[in-house]
Amino acid sequence: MPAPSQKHDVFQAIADPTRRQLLRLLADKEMPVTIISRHFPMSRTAVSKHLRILANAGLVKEQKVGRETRYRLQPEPLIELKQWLSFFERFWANKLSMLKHYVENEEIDGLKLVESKHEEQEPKE
Amino acid sequence: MPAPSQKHDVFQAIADPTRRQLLRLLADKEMPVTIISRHFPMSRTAVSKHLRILANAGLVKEQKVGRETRYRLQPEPLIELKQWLSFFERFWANKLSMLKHYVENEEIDGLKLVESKHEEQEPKE
DNA sequence: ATTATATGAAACCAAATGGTTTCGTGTCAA
DNA sequence: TTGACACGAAACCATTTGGTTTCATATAAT
Repeated sequence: MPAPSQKHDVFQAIADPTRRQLLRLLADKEMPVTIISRHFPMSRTAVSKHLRILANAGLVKEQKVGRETRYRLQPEPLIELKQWLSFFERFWANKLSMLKHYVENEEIDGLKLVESKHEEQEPKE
Repeated sequence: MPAPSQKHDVFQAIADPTRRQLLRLLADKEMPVTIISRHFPMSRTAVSKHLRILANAGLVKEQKVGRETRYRLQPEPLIELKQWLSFFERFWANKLSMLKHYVENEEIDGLKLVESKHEEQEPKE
């Protein structure tokens, strides 16, 4: 059993906005540290530390190639997040109030909502 | 427009394990601070501060009733998390490796996996 | 062989975080 | 009215966090 020595948990790893941006950046391309750090307003070393935290959480995989270390997304640990979320879905599943958010944000899970005919309405009390 | 003064964002709010436990606890029942704090190995004041952070993130609603303040889950901001996650789903959607996690964790999104007949198989290379 | 590049490690620092104890105040009960 | 209860605010503290700069080392290029 591998047991990836997860010193940092996923929840903490994604708490930082820089790290979330890193995950997006490394989602489809593999990149070396120097190139990565060009996308951020901080030192290479700082970015490197963020990458280490992501790696500890298993969210990113590093591969040494010559003198550079390339990083890429490893999305598997996000499953834990999804599972955690799924617990709460039963609490909003029937809530009209969520609709508001759907509308405000226009898109959810890649699906865009379109105008409906207000078939469901608040009773007029 | 209400604009809930979100000083703390959702990602940071759920980063702490105590706060995640709080959300679960307050998911179905509304509870006053003192009762809530009995579930945690720390002072009432500490729990109170966690509740404030959750409230600032909009994840919990407080209602004053007499001398007590009752808290309850407000799941709406979790939408943001779900949306964030949805971005990454396209990166694991086709990955066999996720299957491993499904099996290991037995359950995903409230659906339990059952034995299949291995209709899909890895080609034998 | 020498120089330039890519990187991590280390030492350091300010600010945020997660906790404590103490105190003041509003509310309920006798 | 006098207490007991529920709570938040404040002051305080240790540790963690997110950043810096400097230095050492491995690899690549000339």
